Amino acid sequence: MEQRRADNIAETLEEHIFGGVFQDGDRLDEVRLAEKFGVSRTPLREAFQRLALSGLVELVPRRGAFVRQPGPIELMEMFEVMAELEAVCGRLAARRISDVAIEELRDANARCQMAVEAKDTDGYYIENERFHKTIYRQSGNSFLEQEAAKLHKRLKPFRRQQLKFRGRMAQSMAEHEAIVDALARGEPEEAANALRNHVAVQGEKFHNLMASLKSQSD
Amino acid sequence: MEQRRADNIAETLEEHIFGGVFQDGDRLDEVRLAEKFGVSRTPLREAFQRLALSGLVELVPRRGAFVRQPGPIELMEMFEVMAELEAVCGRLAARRISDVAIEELRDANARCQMAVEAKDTDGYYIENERFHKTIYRQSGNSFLEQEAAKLHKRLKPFRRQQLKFRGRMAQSMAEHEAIVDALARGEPEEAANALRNHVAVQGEKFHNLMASLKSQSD
DNA sequence: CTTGAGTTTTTTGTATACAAGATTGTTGAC
DNA sequence: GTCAACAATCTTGTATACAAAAAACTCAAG
Repeated sequence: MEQRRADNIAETLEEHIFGGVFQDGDRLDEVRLAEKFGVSRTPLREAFQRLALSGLVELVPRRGAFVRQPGPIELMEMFEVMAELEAVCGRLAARRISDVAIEELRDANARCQMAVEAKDTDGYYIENERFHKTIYRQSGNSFLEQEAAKLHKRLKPFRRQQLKFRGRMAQSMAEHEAIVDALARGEPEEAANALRNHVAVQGEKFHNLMASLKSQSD
Repeated sequence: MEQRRADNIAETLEEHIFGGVFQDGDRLDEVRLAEKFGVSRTPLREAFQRLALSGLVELVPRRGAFVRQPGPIELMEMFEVMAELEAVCGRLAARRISDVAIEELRDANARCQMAVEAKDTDGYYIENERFHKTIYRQSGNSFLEQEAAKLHKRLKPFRRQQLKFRGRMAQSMAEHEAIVDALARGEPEEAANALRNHVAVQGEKFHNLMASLKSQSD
């Protein structure tokens, strides 16, 4: 593998964990990975420390680093928190959002709609992300914005799966319209509820997915 | 200074940053701290990585580690998020809380009241923390519980200052009673609003404190 | 007195060395 | 055949060494 600076190692490992290259419980072998990255153990160990704090890796003293993929329960919990965080962003944004941001949201929605019609899942995904990140920003609270973005990123691999549900993209679009409306009319509670339900439904869809996968293996 | 294992170094540095030993912008000198702790640079650098992710330290490549104390604006934002997180905990807890937990909250409040009457600030502080942590837990979402506890810990040094405001402890007690009532009656929105205002007022008090400190220096 | 090129000194980033704990494998007793 | 104790091996945690980048300093020119 190509040579990398230590700054990027944590990021690359993160991608590998998200991407499913490493399974839950896998031990991250320092020397093997060091060889793979073409560096020594030192920068790898520094990367482990970072990954440990964001919960992707568990550092067991004298035993090593183990990847910690969230289980079904933890994932449901994370989706619930995501829904609530987005609701908070929406409530604050309804009071603080700028006119140009409203336009940005409408633009993102229009491009989303186009992606739906073209059955362009990737395009939909990108515009959907822009839509949500705009709302985070318009909460007017950059700490909240960062926290929301952090959790959004962490849930990314799992959110993607549930987009495949039949009709989900169209339904999601309708929800987006309702959210923009509430924000444009400056209705905090309405925007909050619309966003909470919009994200919560993702958690439910995910739950269904998990259940169906489980019943297949029975 | 006494010898320490690397596991504790990050924690100790964190305490020093919270405790105000290091000021905002201070550079954390690797060799000096290594001497102080009686270890080599390696475990210190690993500790820096951890502190960087929790936002206490900024790691500038090829320049070193600098402590990042949140400024007034960032602190206000953090208090706002804390208020909203507690509100979420309250709303969920109103539906999920157990009878024994209600009793725990009442107990903590009673001990809080005793501390107020005895003008025991430390005692008040401890019971107040127990009160809030119980609500986090009763949200029934352990991911949320952890996130709330993390932010609570981060705001600890700043929350403490505003307890000194005259009459704040008594007012806070009354708010606690209202919160328990709403939870006991199973009223989600009422519990959420009571908690949001309870925490938000801390942010406002903090704002007042900052303003008064600033005017003194004029 | 200020400025700027060149040089010295620090300081960071990474590799390597080494010690101590954990794991695995082997042998012998029952 | 199973289990336990011991030995060999591997892995982590930490110290040290060294290279490269940044900062500080020197000194001369304007």
